[in-house]
Amino acid sequence: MHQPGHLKNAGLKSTLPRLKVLELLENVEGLHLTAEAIHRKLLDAGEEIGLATVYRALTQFEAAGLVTRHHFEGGQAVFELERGTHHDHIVCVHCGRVEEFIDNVIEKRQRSIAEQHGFTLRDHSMTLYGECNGPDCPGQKKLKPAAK
Amino acid sequence: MHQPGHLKNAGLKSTLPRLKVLELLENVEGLHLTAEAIHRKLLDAGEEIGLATVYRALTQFEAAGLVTRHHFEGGQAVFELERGTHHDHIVCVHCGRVEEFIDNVIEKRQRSIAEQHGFTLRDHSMTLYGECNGPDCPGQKKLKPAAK
DNA sequence: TTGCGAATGATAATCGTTCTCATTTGCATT
DNA sequence: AATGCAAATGAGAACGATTATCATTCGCAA
Repeated sequence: MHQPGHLKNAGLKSTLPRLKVLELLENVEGLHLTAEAIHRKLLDAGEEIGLATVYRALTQFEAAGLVTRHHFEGGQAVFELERGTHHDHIVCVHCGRVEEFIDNVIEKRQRSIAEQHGFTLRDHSMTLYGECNGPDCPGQKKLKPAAK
Repeated sequence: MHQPGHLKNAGLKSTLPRLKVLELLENVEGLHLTAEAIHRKLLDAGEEIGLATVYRALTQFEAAGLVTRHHFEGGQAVFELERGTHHDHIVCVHCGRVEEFIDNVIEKRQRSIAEQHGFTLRDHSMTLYGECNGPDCPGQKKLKPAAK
């Protein structure tokens, strides 16, 4: 899907570090990683790459539309490979797990809201925070039946 | 509206710095200020207060539900007095102006989306980014005859 | 008024991220 | 394949926002 050529198509020189970062992002499809997590994973995989380079690559990929950067609560930005389809996120406040969704009703309302306020909508971010109730989620330690 | 007693009600000692911060937030109702902006405004008003104290006060107010903290794009968090009514934001990408809105259709959809994903919704953030097209907005430079 | 624990202010520390700069690399051209 | 050079890299310094440290001051109940 993402061939090396994608970098050149995006106007970026095809360098080794950039390829590594892009490759990693492809192999964790669906996950949202921080720059540091990406860096660590690459180091653990035996690659030689500097953190600054990871940040630079991610920033360039973002500018080129190859990846998307999200600022969830908690300071660190997370990155994900852009797959062409816009979506929003729901994040577990306990385990940090992220799921994606799109809702056309909401998308449509957002446009009309912007219009009502005289704004030309350029972008938006919507993130839901909740408890995922998953069996592996630390929030489930106390198996107390959630306040139904 | 917000009497000094509110601090005690919130379980906070009623100290001079905290009162100043709260008072300032009341007097700029509708605005979204950064901690530094609050600090500067208080200094300019002749008050004696440390930046660290402003941060501490805001964090405590947030925990007490008196103020809300938002992380718009751009690094710095902004704070606004909590007025009991939930709302989302639309931010001008040029001038930073913030308007608020609520949309019950969206709110409702969010709850049902969380449910569909097995999440117990705890919170959400939605921010629209656009161009406000206002006469004073630097994004309108095309209307102004070329800058000198 | 006094006493004590909580709050403050100055500043150091931290965290995530960006910048600096000497060195290396990609790649177009010989 | 060798060369040249701008662009990219890595290490670490620098940076901006925020939090922690700690000696001093303050709020407030007795």
